[in-house]
Amino acid sequence: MGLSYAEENYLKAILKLSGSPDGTVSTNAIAAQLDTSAASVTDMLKKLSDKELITYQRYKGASLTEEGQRVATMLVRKHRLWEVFLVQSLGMTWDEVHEIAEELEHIQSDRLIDRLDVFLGHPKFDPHGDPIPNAQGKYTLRAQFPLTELKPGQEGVVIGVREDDTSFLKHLNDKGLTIGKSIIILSNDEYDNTLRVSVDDLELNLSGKVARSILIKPV
Amino acid sequence: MGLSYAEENYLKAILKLSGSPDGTVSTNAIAAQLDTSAASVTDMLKKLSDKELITYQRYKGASLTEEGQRVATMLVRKHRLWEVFLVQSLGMTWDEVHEIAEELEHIQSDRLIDRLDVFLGHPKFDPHGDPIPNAQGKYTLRAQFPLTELKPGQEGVVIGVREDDTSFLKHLNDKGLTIGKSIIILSNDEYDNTLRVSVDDLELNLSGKVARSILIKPV
DNA sequence: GACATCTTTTAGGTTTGTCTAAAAAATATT
DNA sequence: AATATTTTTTAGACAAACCTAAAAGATGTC
Repeated sequence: MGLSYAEENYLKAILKLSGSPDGTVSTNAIAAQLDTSAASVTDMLKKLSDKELITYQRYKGASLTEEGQRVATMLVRKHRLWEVFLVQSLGMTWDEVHEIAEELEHIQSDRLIDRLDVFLGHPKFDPHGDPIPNAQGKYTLRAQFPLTELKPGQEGVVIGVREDDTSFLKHLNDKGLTIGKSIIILSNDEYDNTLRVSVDDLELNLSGKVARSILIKPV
Repeated sequence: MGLSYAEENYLKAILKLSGSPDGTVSTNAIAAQLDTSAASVTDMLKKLSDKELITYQRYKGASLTEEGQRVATMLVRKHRLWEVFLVQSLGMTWDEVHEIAEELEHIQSDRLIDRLDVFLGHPKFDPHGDPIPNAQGKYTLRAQFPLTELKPGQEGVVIGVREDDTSFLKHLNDKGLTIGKSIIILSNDEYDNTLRVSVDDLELNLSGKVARSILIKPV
């Protein structure tokens, strides 16, 4: 009945990589995502296919079945609820919670997750601004766009990020850029592709790469 | 550096079985505790010995080294802190938390455990009345004795149990016997070895076996 | 359409943790 | 002390999840 950590991680990777709901994902893409060899991926795809969690044909890539999608979405739900707990209850920072949640998401107990959800007050978004699926797998999207869309003089509030890379989040944290902070664009250097912005009355520079990964909503 | 779940479970089993601090534990005892074969235990004892977490000689049993004892004690700390969280914060009952904590105790992050300890207010005892080691591995014992020591007319308060078997805890729960409840001994049938007691103005019978596993302190 | 390249799979091997069956050591019995 | 019994270890195998190297299939280029 229960799946191994490895099986669960493959399902999560496939969900993450399949942009469209039933998009198929290549062996190499999964190998890159999980930092493993293509040969190992092929082995696992066969196993998940036998368990009817994915549909898979040799040389044709894989896609989640309905059941696989359900399992993967519940993993995302668990991951994000634990992240909220770590930040909101334990006072950890958003750059240090991802790896811990990566372990916590594998704890097996539906009842635990339901209680945690209640305890946290049914949060709809995690500390990175990503939506948390409910027990039925449904989640709310929200209007958000990258910081680079704003023009000089305009203002936005940080509601999330596009990556969960620890060093990236730590970088933002060090600059004082966290969820809820208000950012005003001062200038936009088209030539070297950097932004000068104001946060908490402090001015700082952001590279285009970083700015593109910061998600905001208009004020 | 990090240990596998299996290695950690062996260390915990050895700690649990070594009554005296440096008591040695037999291969069969560990096999019974972990519900595995003696051959598997022998394999693992060799590995843990190579890692200098236990001292082990063929046919002579095993005992924890100082480092092994430290690791095992921290696992107990993690297990019991998580149990407090599950009961106190999430409102779960003491009979359902053991198995979940058995998984949670393996999550790797000292910082997480320190924050959890702070969040819970540095609890000294878990929901079953067992002491929680602090970050240095020290813990407080407390005056406690089995319910069977009380004589008719005497009163005691439940502060723990001697087993963590789920069905046993569920049984107590169903009878309304939880931590903090006050029990008065009404009579003691020496012949068939049962007690008649009063809890919350309700009378009930307890077998000698059950009564021996309930730990109380005098009022 | 033939050749080169990239992707994916197969084949064979490793490690971890488990198992059963058989051998060896320790302990108990008479 | 010799024998029987129990405990523990060794030997050999297996499943899960991974690896490298080689083969097979798909794709791109001229």
